[in-house]
Amino acid sequence: MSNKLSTQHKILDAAQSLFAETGFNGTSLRQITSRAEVNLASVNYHFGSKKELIQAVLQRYLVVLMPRLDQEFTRLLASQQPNSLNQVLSVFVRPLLELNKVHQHGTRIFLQLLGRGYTDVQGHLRWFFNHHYGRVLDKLVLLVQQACPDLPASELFWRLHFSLGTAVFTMASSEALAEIAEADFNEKVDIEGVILRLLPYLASAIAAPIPQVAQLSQTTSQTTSQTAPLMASEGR
Amino acid sequence: MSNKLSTQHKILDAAQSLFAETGFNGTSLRQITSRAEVNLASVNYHFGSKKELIQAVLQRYLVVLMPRLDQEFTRLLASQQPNSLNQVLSVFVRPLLELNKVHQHGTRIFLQLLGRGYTDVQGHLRWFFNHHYGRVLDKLVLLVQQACPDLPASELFWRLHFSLGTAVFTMASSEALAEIAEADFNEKVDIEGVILRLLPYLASAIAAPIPQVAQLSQTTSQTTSQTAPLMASEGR
DNA sequence: GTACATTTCAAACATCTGTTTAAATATTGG
DNA sequence: CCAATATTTAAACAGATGTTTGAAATGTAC
Repeated sequence: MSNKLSTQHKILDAAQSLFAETGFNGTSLRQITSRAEVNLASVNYHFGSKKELIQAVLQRYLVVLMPRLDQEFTRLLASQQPNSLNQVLSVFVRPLLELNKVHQHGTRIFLQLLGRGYTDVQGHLRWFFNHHYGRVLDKLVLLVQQACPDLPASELFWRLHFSLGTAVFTMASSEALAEIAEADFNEKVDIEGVILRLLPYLASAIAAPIPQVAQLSQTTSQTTSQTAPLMASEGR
Repeated sequence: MSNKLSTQHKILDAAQSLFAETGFNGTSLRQITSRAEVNLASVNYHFGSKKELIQAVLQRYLVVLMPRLDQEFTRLLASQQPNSLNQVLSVFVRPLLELNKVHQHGTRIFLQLLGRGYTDVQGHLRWFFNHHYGRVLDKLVLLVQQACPDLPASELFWRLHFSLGTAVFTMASSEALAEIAEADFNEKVDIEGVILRLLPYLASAIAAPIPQVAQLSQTTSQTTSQTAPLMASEGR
């Protein structure tokens, strides 16, 4: 076992923080290889292309997180009585925090990367994620549906996406927010603190009372598919 | 009064949709001038630089929206009894929808641009916004504080930022979401529909019950500044 | 209509992008 | 040790980026 890091590892480490800081499009291969102290061509040699490097950076965390989440979801689904929304959302905490074992600040970095992946719309990331982990998310939808039986499917769809947006956006700017919070409130908040503040917020949001539709909403809501996928699949 | 559009106007129109679709970094001046059917150099001639073009695109909406919001906030602050959270959030609806008078699909485009501005972290945009419109946001903080008197200042800070994240992120991907919603639920949703779905979600989220701090949260919360600014100012 | 200012235009600028090449170097297995 | 494979390296590639230039074209005022 060698003590010094492999070139692949050095590239991944340099890439993940740069991607988290300035986005995928905003980070050049030369910045990455410069910080990693490796040759420029080694990225294409080891990963093929920048696109595949991005996926590799995310995979390092996803292969740890997603089976862990899947296991938790399956456990909850197996329980007799339906779970509360708080119970469902709480299962995210441990798996997310365990990403700190993958890498220092792994949780924060991963969530930042997730945010970047959502906004630096690279079609390939959407496809990549949905292809590999779409099934896991379906279980989450089912669990939330059981926790909120009165919530129409379409309303649940929107609220889950609102929540995803909240989480992802918050994490993407968590560093800046934590700094402001510390300056303004003498309150030191780490990534765990942010997650713990986020959960009750999201639980209350998802379970919000349904507004009376006195609006112009054309009531053609057929509610055809009771469990539509959370993400639409797009062409490869 | 000339019927045909000025070069400036054509550039702004082309730029805003491209910026909304592919972000500020993801859009080149050549794409913009090509769609606007003007010469490449005219951007630098009329706006100075790409950076200033971005600010000009946003300004077109901000100069309409922010005074309008400021007026609403001031009106609510002047009322005798404290306003409910729903009342406070509701004042966003009209001013936002009136951006459709500035330009076709103005509301959607502006909110998308706002989302882009938050993630394509160019420091100049944060400074630009805070410098011009920081005062208006302070009033919003005050109103929410009055509506939720039991909410600690630091908790309110976080929840307002969560909410900003939700709104901004949702709008940034509102097109994709609306497409999925239509495909999965036969439900046609425009930007107004999204906003109307967002409000009860946010209201319930911000007013979420405060979790019992059985956590490791060091209870050093001094709550020094009762009305800290929502955004930290950074160097120019 | 001539003088002046404003605006447009094609071309070039220097710099950066991801990727490829082919030679040099390390590493490995027999 | 030697041959074969794996990796690293410097250099060049073709294309895209924002910006600048100086000459044309257009508009405006006297």
